[in-house]
Amino acid sequence: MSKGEQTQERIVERALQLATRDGLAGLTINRLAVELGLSKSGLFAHFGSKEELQLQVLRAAAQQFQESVVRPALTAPRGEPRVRALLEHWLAWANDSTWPGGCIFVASAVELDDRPGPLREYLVSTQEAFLATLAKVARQAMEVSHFRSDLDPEQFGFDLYAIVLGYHHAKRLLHDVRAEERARNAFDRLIQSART
Amino acid sequence: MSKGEQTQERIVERALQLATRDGLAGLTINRLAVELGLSKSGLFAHFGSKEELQLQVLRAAAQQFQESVVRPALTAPRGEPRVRALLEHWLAWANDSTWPGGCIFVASAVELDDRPGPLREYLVSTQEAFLATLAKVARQAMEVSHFRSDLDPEQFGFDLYAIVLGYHHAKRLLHDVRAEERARNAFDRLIQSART
DNA sequence: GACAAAACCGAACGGTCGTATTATTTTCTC
DNA sequence: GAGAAAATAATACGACCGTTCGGTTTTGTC
Repeated sequence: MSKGEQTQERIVERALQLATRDGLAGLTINRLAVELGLSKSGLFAHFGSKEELQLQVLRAAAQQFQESVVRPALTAPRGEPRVRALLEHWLAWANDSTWPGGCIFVASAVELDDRPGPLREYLVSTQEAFLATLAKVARQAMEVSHFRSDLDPEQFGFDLYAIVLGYHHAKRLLHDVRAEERARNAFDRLIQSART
Repeated sequence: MSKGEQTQERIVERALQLATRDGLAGLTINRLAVELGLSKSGLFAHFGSKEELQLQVLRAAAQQFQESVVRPALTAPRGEPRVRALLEHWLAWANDSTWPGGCIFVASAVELDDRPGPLREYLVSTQEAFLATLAKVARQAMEVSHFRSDLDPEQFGFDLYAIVLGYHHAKRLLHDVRAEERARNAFDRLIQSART
């Protein structure tokens, strides 16, 4: 890996952390450069535009989410255990101290939902793909008869996603110490209603 | 009402609309002034600081939420009908075309969750108060035996809030045309599990 | 209708933003 | 290790930011 690629990776990694706190729009090239001991123009040259930097931040986040949440969960046996593993890794991701400002996707979702453009398009594609994964995992649980055969797997994906959004809200905004407990209760109720 | 108060109200109203799209931080005094046909300094003089303007925006939003969602819902009979009315008005609020960028509270929650200060404090207080209202309405439903006596009303509030967050996400980011259907399904499942 | 108070405006300040240009240093290749 | 290529830096630009200040217009009161 060349020097430039190394630097670029360092920049994106730090930018990702900052973006969880300040949002993608809240990122500023100067602050980022100062934090990393680079010059503003030197950092800028790596991307050519702020939007390209933001896009790479989203890409890096998607990749890390895949590796931290989706892939480990897929090592659990199909069916309910895999669904449960998904929740566990997902909650851990939302709680990961690497992200001082919480989940970048939650932050970006609100930030980008009214701003057409490549950033929004990319974010939407990742979220749709993840929702498809959720539905797929639910469908597998139906196939192994952990879940009832008339379950709507897409609805299950919506329900699960909503729980994590609720968790994020209770934990990060309200600092509710029982947020995780609430999320787990909601999850148990969801699983209960999905069982055969 | 004096001229100044009238103007101030006009400003806050418009600012509230803009803030749903661009966030509280995305508000700019100049853009706001141009839209309203005022001078930047003339508008500024009404508030003395940008933060005070933002605070008044949140205050206005809380008041309107109370009048559009909470108060009408309280006219429904206690118990399940009132819970259902709450959802209806809440969904309508999240969908209200007055807010081009969706619910201001969802937007502010993500924006402020890492920024200590009076804005965050005020938002948290409104959300806690609303969650308390949700729990109270659930408790009433227990008292009239619509809901089981061992229900956890705070958990019910969490669950309901999560559903609306999921709805907001599906609708605004993903443009899922079935978002409302998903939210209603989730709500029905919640009610089902809460019944006696 | 005078006169104080309130409302509003124009201009300017110091800062920060993203970006472009030009130059310098570092890295890589033969 | 020379020389091309890549990486980084210095500087500057125009735009916009929140805020201040001094002056002008409008409003409300006796």
